[in-house]
Amino acid sequence: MQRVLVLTGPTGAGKSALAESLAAELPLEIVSCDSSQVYRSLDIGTAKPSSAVRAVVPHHLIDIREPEESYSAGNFCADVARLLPVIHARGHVPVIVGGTMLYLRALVRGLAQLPRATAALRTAIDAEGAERGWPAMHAELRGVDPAAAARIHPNDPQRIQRALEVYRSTGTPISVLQSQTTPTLPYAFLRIAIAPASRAKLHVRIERRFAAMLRAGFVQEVACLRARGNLTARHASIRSVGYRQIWAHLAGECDLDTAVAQAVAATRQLAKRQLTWLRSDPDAVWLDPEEPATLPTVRSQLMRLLDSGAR
RNA sequence: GGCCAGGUAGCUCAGUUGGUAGAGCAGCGGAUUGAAAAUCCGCGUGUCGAUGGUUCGAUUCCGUCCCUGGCCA
Repeated sequence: MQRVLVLTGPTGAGKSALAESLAAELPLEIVSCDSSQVYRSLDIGTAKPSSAVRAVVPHHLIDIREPEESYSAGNFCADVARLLPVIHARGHVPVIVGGTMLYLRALVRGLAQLPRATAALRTAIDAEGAERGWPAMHAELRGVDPAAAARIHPNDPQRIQRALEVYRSTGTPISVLQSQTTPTLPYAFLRIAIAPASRAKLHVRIERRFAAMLRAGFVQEVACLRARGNLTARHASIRSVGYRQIWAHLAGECDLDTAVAQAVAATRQLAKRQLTWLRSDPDAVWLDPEEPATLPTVRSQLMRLLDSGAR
């Protein structure tokens, strides 16, 4: 089974910088694992690699959706399955880089054969939930799929909605379908978690990075997204960390200082959730971005993959 | 200098008719199967500004002092 390197870690840890310096020495192609960088026009706030970098190193799965469209873990797995053989055929080494942990888990453990989301059903269930209340929807779910209802909290509209959506469109409980999950891709993914030794250090990096985004014109970028006129605070793209808070400011809901403080806090919270995912991964190899040994360690891992790929 | 209002969790504040205190936010831990940068769950000991006094007992009442804001000189 072919092995593929994954560079992951919390937001702001320095994954992209590391990937960039590796690409200077090895024939890499980067496959982004990032649910926000898929959107065009979300550049500054997603810390998207610059066009200069992308002109030198091939990057995939960036700028593949309009901000009003949606993307999913299922889309991601299909895209990766399609890309990896192509990259290997070129004699290049694919490296998956990013911190969208659900996408990563879907890659590693596979996804169940579930129907994809349908806008019509979702709007219908949403309206129903708003009217009857989500605890009532949860009770309905308990009637048709007690196993799923036991796992899903009555206050979790997103998961209740998905479970009902799957049941209504297939007639089969989502818990039954999910129990049949097996890995689908014929690759072994070697996960390297890039994270600073202390949380405090990560918080400092996050704060500095957001300040740099503001200097680079982040507020203006969000203003442009608003000016398109076809986006709302409910779109997945606009719900992204930073965009959501600056959007609220531009909509007159709070002053800029408040929005900035909330955006930085939301980024810290995101990083914390990413670390929770990572801790639950028994196979992840942890490296500190500030350790001098980190770059050589990852480089030698990659060389090994290159050799085995070129045999 | 005088008068008034404050000083309680990292922040903003509530409260205790005297029995050592609790919300929101932040923070921390966890869950996570096609929206995941999403969505959700759990976690609250802090010289109640300092110091004397009254009291069985003071964060609460009284005195003095310190700090912050406002008004008056």
